[in-house]
Amino acid sequence: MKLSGGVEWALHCCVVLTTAQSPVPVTHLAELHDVSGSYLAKQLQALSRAGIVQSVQGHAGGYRLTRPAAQITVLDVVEAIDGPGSTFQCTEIRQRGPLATPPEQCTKLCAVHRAMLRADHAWRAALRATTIADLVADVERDSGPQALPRVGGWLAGQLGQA
Amino acid sequence: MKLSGGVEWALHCCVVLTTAQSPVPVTHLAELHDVSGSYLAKQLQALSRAGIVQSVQGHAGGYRLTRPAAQITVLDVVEAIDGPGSTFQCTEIRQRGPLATPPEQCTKLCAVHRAMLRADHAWRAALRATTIADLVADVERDSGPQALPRVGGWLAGQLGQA
DNA sequence: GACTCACTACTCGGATACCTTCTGTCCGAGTTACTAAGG
DNA sequence: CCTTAGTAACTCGGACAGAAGGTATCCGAGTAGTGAGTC
Repeated sequence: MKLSGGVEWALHCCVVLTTAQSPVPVTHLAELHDVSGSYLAKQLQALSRAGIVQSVQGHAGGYRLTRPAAQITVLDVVEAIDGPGSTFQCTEIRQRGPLATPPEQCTKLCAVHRAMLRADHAWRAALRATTIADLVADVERDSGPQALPRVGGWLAGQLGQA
Repeated sequence: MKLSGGVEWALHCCVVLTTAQSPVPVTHLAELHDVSGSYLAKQLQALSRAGIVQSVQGHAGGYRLTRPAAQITVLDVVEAIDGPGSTFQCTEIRQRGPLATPPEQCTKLCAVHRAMLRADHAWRAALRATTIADLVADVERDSGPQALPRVGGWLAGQLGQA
């Protein structure tokens, strides 16, 4: 039950992308966060497939958010990176073995499955309750209102140098 | 973000163990559920280390619950099998790269970490809210009050044959 | 008949391979901006 | 001076190895019951 490390990278990238006015290439995001650019590209591609970011190809290309940060939930990002599948998959143990429950009696999900599903829903609800805009606001509260514009400026400067 | 399949087995075993009056060996639990005995043994050992079940060695040995089913939460079982670690581990990205936040400013957890932790706590709270006794009650409601005693009788019969 | 001892069968426990998934990397396809030549 | 074709650099995208954790298995250590032998 370990979440992919790419989720952390993707979330930070989404926060950073809110400060950019023009597309940001993966190389800059990787340098800013000091992580592997090749692997970060994989995560951005997943975000692109999920429709969270939009890729712009060619010179001066990169990634930009497709919609306002307030309309992107943390759950969107997690499911984009980690896949939409549930944390628990029931193998229908109750239908196996010498005392198997006959399939016609299995109209409802089994009790274990229901309990795990409740927890899964609680987890997803908590992730859905936070948006990228909330994270941006939190960062501003933590590091001061000038922190994120400073990042935006750095990204713009990198574009100028390139 | 996939939960180990052993969690499902362990939960079903805990439910079944509530019906047994004497220790149940792994081989019988495995045959009842039609799963690999060798691998199920690994899960039971984890439950034993966590203090959820108690092992009885030697002839007529096996596993039994150490406390009433109402005092064993689903979270206990999940953490016993899957480990107590959080689903998300923060690598402190904010302290890396050219615009790194200096460590002395990192008195609080970073915003991303806090959001993921909230979801983790919601998940755990949901798992903690359900006990093995609840699962037993659910199974009785689903499959009728005679289903679990029937399992207990089967286990006793297996002991007699052995 | 009761006790003792050795044996046997059965149990758990940890150490050992295999495989799927995650992590990390590379190179090719496609697009855009720039440059320079020509009208 | 404007247009236009060509070039070059930069970007994403998917295909390719390596590592880690989960899955499955096996064999050894230990214990309780059983039976025979002896007093």
